[in-house]
Formats: sequence, structure tokens, C-alpha cells
Amino acid sequence: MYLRGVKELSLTRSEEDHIKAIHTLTRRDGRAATNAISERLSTKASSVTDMLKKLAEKRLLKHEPYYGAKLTLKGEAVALQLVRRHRLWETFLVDRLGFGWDEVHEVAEQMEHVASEKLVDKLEAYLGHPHFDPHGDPIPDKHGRIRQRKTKSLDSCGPGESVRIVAVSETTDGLLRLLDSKGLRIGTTLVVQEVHAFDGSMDVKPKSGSAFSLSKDVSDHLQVEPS
Amino acid sequence: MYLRGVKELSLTRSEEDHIKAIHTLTRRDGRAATNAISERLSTKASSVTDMLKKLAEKRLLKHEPYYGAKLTLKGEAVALQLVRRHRLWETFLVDRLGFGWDEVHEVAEQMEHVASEKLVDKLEAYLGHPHFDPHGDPIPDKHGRIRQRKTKSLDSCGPGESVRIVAVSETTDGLLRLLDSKGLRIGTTLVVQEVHAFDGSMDVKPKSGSAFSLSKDVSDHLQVEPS
DNA sequence: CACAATTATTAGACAAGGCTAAAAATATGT
DNA sequence: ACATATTTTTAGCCTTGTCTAATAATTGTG
Repeated sequence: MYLRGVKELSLTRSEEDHIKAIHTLTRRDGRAATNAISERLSTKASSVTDMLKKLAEKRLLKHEPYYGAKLTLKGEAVALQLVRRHRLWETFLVDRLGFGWDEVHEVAEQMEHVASEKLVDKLEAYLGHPHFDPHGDPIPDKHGRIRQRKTKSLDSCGPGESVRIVAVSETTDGLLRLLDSKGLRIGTTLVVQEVHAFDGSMDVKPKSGSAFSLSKDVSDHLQVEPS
Repeated sequence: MYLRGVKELSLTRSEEDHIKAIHTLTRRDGRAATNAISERLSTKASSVTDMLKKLAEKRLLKHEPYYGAKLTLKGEAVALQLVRRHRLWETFLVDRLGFGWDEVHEVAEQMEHVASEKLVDKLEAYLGHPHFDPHGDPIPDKHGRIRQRKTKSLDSCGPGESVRIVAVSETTDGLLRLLDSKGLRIGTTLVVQEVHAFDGSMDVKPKSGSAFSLSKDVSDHLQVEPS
């Protein structure tokens, strides 16, 4: 995946927001439906249709009417650039400025639109070329390459397994605050105690501290690796 | 000067740009003429007239047709907030990321529009509550207060005077690069050798290094204090 | 002081990006 | 399979911020 040939491109904030939404939805659902995009951006579906037409003309995506949008290589490169900027700024906000990991999203959302390749590269170097952001998500490098981790959902673990939390998917503020209140964060190690079949909830015990219960909604979104 | 009562206010980028331009021009020329504003923003005078009308309705400035614009207290507070953000980001870019002081303006111009009071306050603390930016310009504090320095223009100095450069006014990229190439920067100490009456140029000698000549255009924009 | 030059405003157009309401295409349930 | 529900698109309108061209006010000059 190359980020080259994207420099001369100058996109509006709205165009960038659409591209990033499509990228995220495609990663999550396998496709990006018009309604899903509009919901993510708090706009109406008709506005999204217009924008899809426009971005298709700019060769940033393919738009199959009534099916959805698929980013071209060029569009994917733009999206990765945005993800890169977003996650680097989140890292800066948490590691350097002392923000909580649950309060950085909105600010990073603004900072990711500051367009300066030099800025992003220098920021990355200043932060020590991190490969993962404070939520555990991978930070694409200058060329769009992503370091993969072989993780699974906590949900899929059985009793006795000892795992370390490495990422939180679907990072809504509500979920992040809930985790914070239970003392769960990136790096926390847990042992699964018991899984309750009827509602999918599970009892877990942190290395230090006493056991408690997590609903399936929560364990679903915790990405873990063996520990 | 209070920055309170400005929080609930949400301005577009263009509105903010106009307010800042008016603030800067008023500081420099004593007034902000329509043409001067449009030149600064690379737009046309008619566009500025429209915007002045709009901002006057929002009580951010007084617009006397055919005279110009004058910021209200509320408008001044917004402007100071923007100046604060701009200079803090410039300081970050130079001191932390290692940018040259002549390449930060454009990027800071984008970053100053990121709206988060918490971000700005934390950034200020991270930088050690600086009172002056890399160009020597004062950074307004949270409440809009500016630390003044009793400086004069190098232009106004006579032979034998020993002075330290503390600021550069009218910071165009061209001027900044010229200074850089002569080894002149904030903190440099000089002794005035001779002033030539016919063109206002002056010979100066840095503490370390040999003497050279500066045109009036340059010495005009160097702010110095006795050393 | 009168008239030219400059500066500012008004009037009307346009592109971007959003909206609502209605129509068209696709998906679903019995 | 056919009627209904859902999703997407189209059509037309609105606001913001810009422009050009024409007009009006102010300033400068012989």
C-alpha cells in the first residue's frame, strides 16, 4: 500500500471525513452502506450519495449505486494517512499532554485534518515511532504499512485463560469510561474465571485485584493476546 | 481583558480568520481597512464587507461603513485566544519538533483553529508556560494578558549601542530566511557600528562574527532591547 | 473647489455541502 | 411470488462564503 501520489491532492474536511468513514466501515462490516456512512457522520443519506458521486469522479472510490462504496488504492491511501495522523495525535495527547484515553477522540478528530507531511513525520519521530496508539490500535507508518497483532476477542476465551488487553474496538466514550472505572486499560492482565452460557457474561480476575463480571457487550470489544 | 463568555461561541474558520486579521492590522496600523483585510486573507474587498456585516451582527465588532472595523471586547477576546493558540503551537513546533522558525507559520495557521480550551491549557503547561514565542512575540495567557517588553526598533539605535534581538515584526518567510542566512535570531547580541544617513542602512557587528550591513527595511523590523 | 483616483458597498451569480420530500430500486415475509 | 418494508437515489431548495461588475462614498490634486 503506497501513500505516494497523494501529496498533490487537496481534499476538503468533508471529503476526508467521508473517506475515513468508508474505510472504517469497510474494515468492520466488509462494506460501507450509504445509511451507515450518513449515520457515522450525522448527516442524511442523500448528502452521502452526493458526496459518493463526487469522490467517484475524483477516482477515490468506486460507487455502485444501491450497493455501496469501495475505496480505490488512491482512496485507501488517503484513509490510511488520516488514520495515521489521528492515532499519532492521540498518542501525543495521552503520552505527552496527560489526557485520559477516553477524552482524546474528539480533539484528534480535528487535528487529523491539519495537512503537513513534514509535521506528521516529525511528530512520529518525536513520539519515538510508536506502532500502536493508546487504545492499542496500530499506527500506519509513512508508507501506510500496519503492524498486525494476532489478537482475539476476550469473548472467545474460556475459563483458565490468562490474557493481556491490547486493544479496545468500537471506542465509544461510554465504553472507555466504564473500563476506566473497573481499572481495565491497555496492558492489564486478566484470568478468565467462568463463562455464563445464558447471557454470555463472564467473570474475570485482574492480576492485582478481585474478580468481577463483564457483560458480553463489553468482552466482545476487548482485544486480547495470550499472556 | 477577559476571555470569558467566549466559550459558548462557535465560529467558522473564515470568521476566525477575519477577526484575527482585524486584530493584527489594528495593532499595526491603528485601523483595519476593508482592502487591507482582503489583501491579508487573499480574498476580495466585497467578500470582506459581507463578513464584517455578519460579525457586526454577532457583536464581535463595530462596522462603520467606509471607515473600517473595530473589534468589541468580545471580538478582542476571540482574537487573543487565536493569537495564544497560534504562538503556543509555533513554540511547540520549533522547541519540540525541531522546525526552523521560518517554516512554522503556515502549519500553526491551521492548528490555531483546533478548538479545545483544555488542549491549549495543557499544551501551555507542557511547554513550561512560555511568555514569548520563537519569533519573540508575546503569548497571551489564559485570560488574554500579555507580558509587555520595552523594546525599540533596531532602526532607532545609534552607533556604539549594544542590543539583543528579542522579536521580529512583520514575519514574512522571506525576511525570516534572510535573517537566518546572516546568523541573526532571537537572542543574538549586536553592536551598531555606523548608520548611513542617505539610505538608512546600518552596519552591525554580532558578538561573535564580523560586521555586515543591514538595509533599513530589515533593521526596521528587528525589535531589540539594551544589552 | 471641482474632478479624478481610490476605496468601499451593493447587487447578482455561483459552487460546496447540507436538507426535505418523493421516486426508484432492492430486500423481506408469508 | 407478490405485496410491503427498507434502502438509496433524485429533484429541488437553502445557507455559507466566495466572486465580478456596477455604484456610491471618500480622498487627493491641480
